[in-house]
Amino acid sequence: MVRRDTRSLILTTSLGLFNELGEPNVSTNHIADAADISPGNLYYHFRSREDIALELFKLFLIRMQPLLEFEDGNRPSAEELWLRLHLVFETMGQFRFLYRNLGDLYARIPNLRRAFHGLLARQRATLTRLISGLRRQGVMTISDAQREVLVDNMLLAMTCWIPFAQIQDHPGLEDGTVLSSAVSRTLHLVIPYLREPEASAVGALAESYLKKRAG
Amino acid sequence: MVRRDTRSLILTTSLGLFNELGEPNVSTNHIADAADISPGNLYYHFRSREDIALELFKLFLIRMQPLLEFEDGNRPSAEELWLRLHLVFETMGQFRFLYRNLGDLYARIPNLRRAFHGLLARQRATLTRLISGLRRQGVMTISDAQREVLVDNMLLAMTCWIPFAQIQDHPGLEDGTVLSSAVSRTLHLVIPYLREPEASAVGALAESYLKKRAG
DNA sequence: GTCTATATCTAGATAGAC
DNA sequence: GTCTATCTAGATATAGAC
Repeated sequence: MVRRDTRSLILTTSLGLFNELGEPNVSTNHIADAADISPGNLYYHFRSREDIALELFKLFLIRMQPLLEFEDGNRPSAEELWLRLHLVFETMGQFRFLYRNLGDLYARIPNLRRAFHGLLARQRATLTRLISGLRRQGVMTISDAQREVLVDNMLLAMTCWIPFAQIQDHPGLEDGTVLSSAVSRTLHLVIPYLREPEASAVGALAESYLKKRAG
Repeated sequence: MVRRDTRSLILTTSLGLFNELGEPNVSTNHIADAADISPGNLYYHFRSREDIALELFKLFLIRMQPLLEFEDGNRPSAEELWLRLHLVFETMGQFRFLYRNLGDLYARIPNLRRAFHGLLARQRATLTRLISGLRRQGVMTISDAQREVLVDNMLLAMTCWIPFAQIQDHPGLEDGTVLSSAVSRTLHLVIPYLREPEASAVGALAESYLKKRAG
């Protein structure tokens, strides 16, 4: 999203302001001001503020798409799992305005709601396939019912880590440890169901990851 | 919160609208209209809309307070744990506007943010004491580091189940199963660290609870 | 305590000149 | 494509009569 044309400029400026202040607290005048263009010009490029939010969501989807794909056959290592999760969380952080207001943003903009709903469904499917795969390979001991709840809890941890962090005095997410602990927290949901030595491996990975980031 | 005076009427009306539509989407005119009073009258009783939100939070705290206390000595049964959690979630549901907008509501109203922050700290302390107690009694096998992460994940599940449910097409929480599955989800976080027969007991409890609610 | 009337402000959005 | 000017709607909040 380099500044090629005015349209891109509006998008990047909006993303920055939305992330920083929350989408509902950013007016079109505010965006135009920050982008050094006139309000009228903004409305030449976008029908409404919702339109901007929708366009940003499309960009978010494009970045997330490849992170949700994986071949069913191969057996991911602990490191690969961690890396994937880290990239997912990082991308979410870059578009964190989408996660700040889970309750209201999607009540206000039905199109955005539908799109987000679809993303959630894809994430759930990916997680379910991942867990099932690990179980099939004998790395994991878990019943079908337990798997449902585990996936649910992972999805919750992935969807809500941003507001959860903001509430606890990490408003900006500038600190890398916030992201680290969110990833670690999510990994820890899986550990109890892993067989040894995988359980210890993932546990050690999460721990070293936290330390490296903190130091 | 019976309708005694106009002040209470404003509070109950506001709570209903805030829960239904989200606090940022409800204007003072809207409240006055729904309460069948004039906008001027509303401002006679409250300085601002934020003032109303703060007052509602106080009422919420009064209901939550007793649910966060427990004697350190006694050993809670699985049923007691479940009941307590259920009551906590039910109370949150009654004031769910406080949880819809975790990101923005507390960025906009600093006083509310501080108050909510305090509540979270108390909840964290209570959970930590609970887990430590269970470990001391030999019911639970868990390291200090694991306990930290577990408490973190439980707090996340308790704080974010409402927006998480709303996103998945449960906008109103009218359906009791939403609350049930949130409670069950949270309980399942604890199960892997419980000794037998407690683990199976809590697992069976969660399952039967879900079924009873669904049927 | 309660109402009506109103002041003030800001936001979203459009029209028309350049 | 971009700007200036402007319209409209809705929100917070206050003043003053009853």
